[in-house]
Amino acid sequence: MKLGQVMHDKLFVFLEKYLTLTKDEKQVIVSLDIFHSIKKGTVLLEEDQVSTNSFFVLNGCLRTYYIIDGEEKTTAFYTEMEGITPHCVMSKRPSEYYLSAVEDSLIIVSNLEMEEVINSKFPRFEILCRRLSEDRLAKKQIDLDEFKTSSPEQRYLNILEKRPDLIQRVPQHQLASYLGIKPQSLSRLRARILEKK
Amino acid sequence: MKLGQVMHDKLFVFLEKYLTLTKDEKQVIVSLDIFHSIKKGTVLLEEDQVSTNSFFVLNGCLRTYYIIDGEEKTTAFYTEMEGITPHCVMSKRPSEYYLSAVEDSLIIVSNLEMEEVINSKFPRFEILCRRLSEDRLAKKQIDLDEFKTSSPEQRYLNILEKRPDLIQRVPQHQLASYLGIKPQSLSRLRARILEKK
DNA sequence: CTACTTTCTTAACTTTAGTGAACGCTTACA
DNA sequence: TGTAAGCGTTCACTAAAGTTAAGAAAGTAG
Repeated sequence: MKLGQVMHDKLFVFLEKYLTLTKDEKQVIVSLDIFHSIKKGTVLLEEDQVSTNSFFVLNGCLRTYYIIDGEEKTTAFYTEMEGITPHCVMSKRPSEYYLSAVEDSLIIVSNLEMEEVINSKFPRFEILCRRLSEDRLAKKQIDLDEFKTSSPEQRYLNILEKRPDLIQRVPQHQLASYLGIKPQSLSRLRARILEKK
Repeated sequence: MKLGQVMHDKLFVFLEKYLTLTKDEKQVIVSLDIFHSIKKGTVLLEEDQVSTNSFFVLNGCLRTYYIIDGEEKTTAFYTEMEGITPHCVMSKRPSEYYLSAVEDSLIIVSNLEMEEVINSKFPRFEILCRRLSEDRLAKKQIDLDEFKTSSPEQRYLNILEKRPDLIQRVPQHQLASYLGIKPQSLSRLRARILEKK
């Protein structure tokens, strides 16, 4: 489904944080028909699937999760202006995790062939991708560091401060898993925090 | 300190996993004098420092750590053929963590200006950097996922299997911190595992 | 070599997370 | 509309990590 100018603009405001684009370059990107609207619950990537698709969230929320011993383990949420290149795209091996929509979402789906097309018509795209990827890497490292250096309670308080929207829009059991604990522990932890105040 | 052909070769074997290089291109890289030998304990990056240096380990072991409430929190170890671009290089803001040598090490130090030089003489370097960065990002995501989805005991068993060298070459209290627990808990955990067998 | 510091381990006790079960509450759907 | 399934919370109990303290072992400096 093609979407309007608003979505295009939203994308370019984001991309131009990394590299200023000409009208022609923007046209190359728009011409690829990469904008999609998906329903809550849509699975974009399954375990064991080999996909070459990368995703970018314009609106809504996606999550990645593993199924380990029959249990869902949510490892990441992606919301507005965040992108994901699943590990399987790089490794060209079957995916170890799932990617699905927590809410109805507006996303961009690109794949390796499209990137080839863009890179050939628009060589500076390589620079854009490098900067984007380096930026994401640095952020991911910070995420990992924060997780390692804090307790579940601190992690919850951290989310409460930095991504309070998540607590509203995401089911508690997914949030618990994301914090590295069980839903029961999250309930308890929240009660504990309320008590302290 | 300049080092011999062996080190150069080691680097190129690594880089050519991502992009085949010509003799001239290799010469551009070698001419930059980026090889360094450092002593155990050398601090390469300090908290609050703004550095533009990236590092690559040819031999030895580096670690990143935070000091939180006066306590060291080790978040990563980098050994042979692993590279680090500290967050502060990307954000151009003061570093939140330290980087230092766990052992005497042979490393490559590069900075943003050098990358400019290489990129201008050798445009395909941009592609190399992108691939390297995307690959590192995917690995970092897997690291984070593994940490989130496992208990300290599972993490220890995982290290025992995948990076057994770390257990030998790294002090226990740094390893404990890396696993997200206190040194006392690591001692106990190891005793528990031995008992089970 | 000795004195000092750092590292590692053990122990007792406290705090927190995991587990299994039960209870309302909402949602889905037959 | 009634039944079932799923979700969030609470509880009692178990298991594991944090905390504090002490002592043994290893490494370092004078």
